[in-house]
Amino acid sequence: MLLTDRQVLILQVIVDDFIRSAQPIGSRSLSKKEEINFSSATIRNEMADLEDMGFIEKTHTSSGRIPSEKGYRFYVDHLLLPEKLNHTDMAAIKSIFAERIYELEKIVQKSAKILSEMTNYTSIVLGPAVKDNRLRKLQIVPLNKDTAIAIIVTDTGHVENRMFHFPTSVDPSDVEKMVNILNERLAGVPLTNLNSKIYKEIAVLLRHHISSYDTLLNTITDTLNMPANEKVFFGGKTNILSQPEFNDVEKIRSLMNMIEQEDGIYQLLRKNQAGINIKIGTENDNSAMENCSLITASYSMGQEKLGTIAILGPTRMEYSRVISLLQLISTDLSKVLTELYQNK
Amino acid sequence: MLLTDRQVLILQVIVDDFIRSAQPIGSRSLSKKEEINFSSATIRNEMADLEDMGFIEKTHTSSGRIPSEKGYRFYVDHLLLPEKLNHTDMAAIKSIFAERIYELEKIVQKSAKILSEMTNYTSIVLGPAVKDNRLRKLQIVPLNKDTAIAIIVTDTGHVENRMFHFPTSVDPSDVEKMVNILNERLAGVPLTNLNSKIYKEIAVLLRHHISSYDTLLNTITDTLNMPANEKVFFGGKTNILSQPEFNDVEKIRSLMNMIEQEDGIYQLLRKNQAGINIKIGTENDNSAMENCSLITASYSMGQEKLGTIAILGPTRMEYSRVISLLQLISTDLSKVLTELYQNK
DNA sequence: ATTAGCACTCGTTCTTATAGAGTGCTAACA
DNA sequence: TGTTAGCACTCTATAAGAACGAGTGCTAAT
Repeated sequence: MLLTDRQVLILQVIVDDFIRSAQPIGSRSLSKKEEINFSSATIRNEMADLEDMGFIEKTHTSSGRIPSEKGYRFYVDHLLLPEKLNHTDMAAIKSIFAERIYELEKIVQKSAKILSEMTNYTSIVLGPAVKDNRLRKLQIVPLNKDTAIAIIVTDTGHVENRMFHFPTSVDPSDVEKMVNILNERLAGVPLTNLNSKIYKEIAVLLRHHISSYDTLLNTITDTLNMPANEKVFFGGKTNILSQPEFNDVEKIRSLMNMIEQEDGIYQLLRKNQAGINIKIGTENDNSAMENCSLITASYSMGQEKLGTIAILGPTRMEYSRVISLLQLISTDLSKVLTELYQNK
Repeated sequence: MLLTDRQVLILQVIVDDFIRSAQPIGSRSLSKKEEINFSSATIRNEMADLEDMGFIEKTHTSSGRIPSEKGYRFYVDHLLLPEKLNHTDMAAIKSIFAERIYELEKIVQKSAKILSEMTNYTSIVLGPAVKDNRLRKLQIVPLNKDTAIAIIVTDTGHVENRMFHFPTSVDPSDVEKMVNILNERLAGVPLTNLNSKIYKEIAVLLRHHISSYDTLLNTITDTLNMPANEKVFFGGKTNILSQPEFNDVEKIRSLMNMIEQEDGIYQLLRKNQAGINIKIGTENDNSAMENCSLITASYSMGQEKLGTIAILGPTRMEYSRVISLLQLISTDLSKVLTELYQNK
């Protein structure tokens, strides 16, 4: 059941060629390739075997072969040689970090944009998970007598804000006192732990100092309870539409629909491990992704995994190139983020 | 050159029918309509005249007629009776404002979502122009020894933030002093005027109080110089793809491309007057919009125009319904926003 | 084990035929 | 003079058939 060297060679050439041309490959055109020194008849026999084993398939009875998902999987697992990136590519990636950008989100967004331009596929980036950030500062800015804005600044410079109403009975100076106490006690605490920490350790303290602390505290903890899912950024959303496999209106509709529905994308991306992940076609468990592959890479700050950067392309995508790009970009990104936020 | 009553009637029935069916309408099927009491031959004569005048056209020599842009224009200008919205629609719109949402942007986003769901077209909302807001509070939160975040809160509760670096030579207490002075002097000033006001009136004052005020001031004014274009929100981006006129991959591509490129959309929307605007097909001056109409309505806070809410659909869209919806939603939106932010 | 040869299959493209929807024009009618 | 019935004509959509070519699977020879 193992593939012979010759079968592997044929499979490799088929996948490589199909990735380039998007056309089924026949035995005759295969036999003309440089790498291949045996006749088309031999190739036909080998192809029949490869097809029996499920690595390639026909589009109709007398057509040439195209790789199956299993074929791509084998290709990705065993035949992939990391592509040497050329100077233009390297330069493009370096350019992401050339400008001095300080906001984490902006860097991440720019990465997505450049990546999509370089590959002509669609790039997706899962922004840093805010909930793991630590509180730097909480501020309350009153807007009018019963409305105020709570602003949270995290250690990575992320700013979240939410408007809230409070009972007019609350004394403004109480609010100020409360914010001061909270800031003293909560600086450096991860956002996810804020509320539990408030109730466990600080509620008692507050009760001593503040008269109507009950309603106020409830309002504020409600407010702090932010959804704070990772944000999803896209680059080149429509790029994938120019791939020849998407010349069918129905396919475009279902894919675009999925892309627009951020939740689906989020589910698709979040379950990936650290490092490079490759999901081919139905491996994505999503009917709209049947003809698509998703390659993801994680980026991190120091030891901590921050987010995911991904390329969405047709199953017939340039795996080698995309993987090299993602690898480079994710390590660079991690390096820059670590320098920028970690050691200061 | 004026249309006779009968020609108007025929034009109206053609447009109404085509909006429903998306099929060319022939003289015979027209003659069967209730409203129409003359023979198909008569109708053919009238249609020939309407075509000569440019109100309707044929898709090929022996096809039925469809409205031309001029036909739609006449329909919109003279034949449109405002549609009575039914209870379901009214309820859906009211539901936008049912929940207590406080953030302006959220309300606006929810409007876009509901609107697209009700119409099955794509909705676009131009968010409130931040640059016209007035400064409520400026805050600087230091992140580490040479990085800080400037946070601006406006009177409508909008929060803008930007990270910046400053020379390590700057004294932290100077920063604080400066922020205090700026807050005292700049509260209530429209964001667009911040910088000029700083240089005209406050620079002198600052020089007296702060040692290295030069670099610091430059950094801060740079930071305040935010782009602050109106934000663009979408609802149902892919809805329009399910319209039968978009069964062509090339059309989908060009339209999706335009939608993704926020700048184009922004240009399309911003030039509209207050009130309801209707742009049909090529009136939009955009090749991707050839088969689309754009209906916009402005919303405001008190007397001040804040933003635009729009529906993008095929030229064959339900003008009457969409206009009624937009009118209702924009007045409701204006009312709520005015109540929420103006008189407090 | 490999390969040349050949019959066969199927998609693509082009042509031809047919049905149907709709038009424009003419002539008759009220 | 405005309206209508009738008819020839046009064009699309659809189906069916023919020719072509790319490719296969199988057999027999090397």
